[in-house]
Amino acid sequence: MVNKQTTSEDSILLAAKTIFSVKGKDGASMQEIADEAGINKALLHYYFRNKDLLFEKVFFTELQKFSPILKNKIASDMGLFEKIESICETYIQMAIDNPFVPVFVISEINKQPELFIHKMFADDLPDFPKFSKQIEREVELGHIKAIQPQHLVMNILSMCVFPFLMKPMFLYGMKISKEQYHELMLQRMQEVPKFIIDSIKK
Amino acid sequence: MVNKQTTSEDSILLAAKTIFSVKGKDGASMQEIADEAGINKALLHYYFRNKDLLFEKVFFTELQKFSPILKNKIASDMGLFEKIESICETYIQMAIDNPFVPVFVISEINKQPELFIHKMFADDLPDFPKFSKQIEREVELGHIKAIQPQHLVMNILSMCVFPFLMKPMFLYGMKISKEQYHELMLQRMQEVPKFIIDSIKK
DNA sequence: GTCTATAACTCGATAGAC
DNA sequence: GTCTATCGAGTTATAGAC
Repeated sequence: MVNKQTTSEDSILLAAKTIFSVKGKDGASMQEIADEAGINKALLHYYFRNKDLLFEKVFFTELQKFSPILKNKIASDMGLFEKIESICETYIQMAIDNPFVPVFVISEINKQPELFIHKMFADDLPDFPKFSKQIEREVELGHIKAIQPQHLVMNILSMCVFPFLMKPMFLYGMKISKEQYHELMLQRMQEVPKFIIDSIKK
Repeated sequence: MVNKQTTSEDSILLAAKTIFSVKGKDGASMQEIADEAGINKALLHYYFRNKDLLFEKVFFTELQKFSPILKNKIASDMGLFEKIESICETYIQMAIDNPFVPVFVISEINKQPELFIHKMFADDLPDFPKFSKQIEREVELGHIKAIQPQHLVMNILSMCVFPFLMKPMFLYGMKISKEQYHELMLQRMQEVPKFIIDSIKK
């Protein structure tokens, strides 16, 4: 039997995700989360013991869904252009579905790098060296223009993720609505790989 | 007479900049900052009255140095390619000189967007519509490939700033030293505009 | 499992001596 | 200007009834 009702535990996790994503771990209070979840503060401790554990539960379970998908894409045997398209699509779709994750990752990674990386990937890092080798090979074969793999990788990730980090700024600076912004992000699933491939192809 | 000695006020500002940049406003404590500055907690309040004012002092004085420079670049009458080169160089140099600023901006902008933007630019926003018009004109004239200005602007900012946000991740993922990383960032002052121009030129 | 009540604690802020 | 000592608000966390 699957229980379709929302349990207290579920509403806590959802509420915590919402509050943490807006205010960050330090900015959020347990009281707020309890209110948002429509339950009592003491229940938070009953289910998750303390704030740190609640935070980790919410955050890393979300992240660990992504990590294997991405790892597979990066290490796959796809051709370079196809792989770039696939990586961009995955990253952008993830960010659309979980707009809070990028901000989370950036702030946490700059506080406790080793701890964060360890918890996110659980010692199972994406195989960037393999991807780098693939890029170098394409350059040597003369299929694409000369570029250092590090720069290409940075460029790919940057254009996929950064617009989500700067969303409030872009909304304000470009004078567009949230709907128009969302539309732009959908476009970027095609636009970003196109922009990259236009740059490196001969 | 110029006083070459480091005053308490100076050491507080430096310490605050360091601590705030790593832990954020909420994560940092006044005690930590006092310790880092080698002075007493009460002195922080003597000089800056409270935590919010200290934070604003450190952060916005730093930011307001940049804002007019950037504004001028974006609204200038330079040709498009030249302007892109100039914007990238400015952004990347800023980030190299103040590696803590990007992380700051991202976390604060996602907490209190309107307040932040207002304090950063003091109602004197960069003229993005003008820059957008310039891009549209170049497309119409057939000088560059068709691209929406919003995407091009996002791409420029992304590739300049994002690598600084992900520094700890890149260091770990690419297995490089801090010196090598710094070298990569210096390269990007040429590499990023080159990458962009390669993509949009016909 | 869920609640109320409260203990224990952290941290920003102030008072007051020097 | 600088310090020690301490207050008081806000928050995490627990005890204990139901």
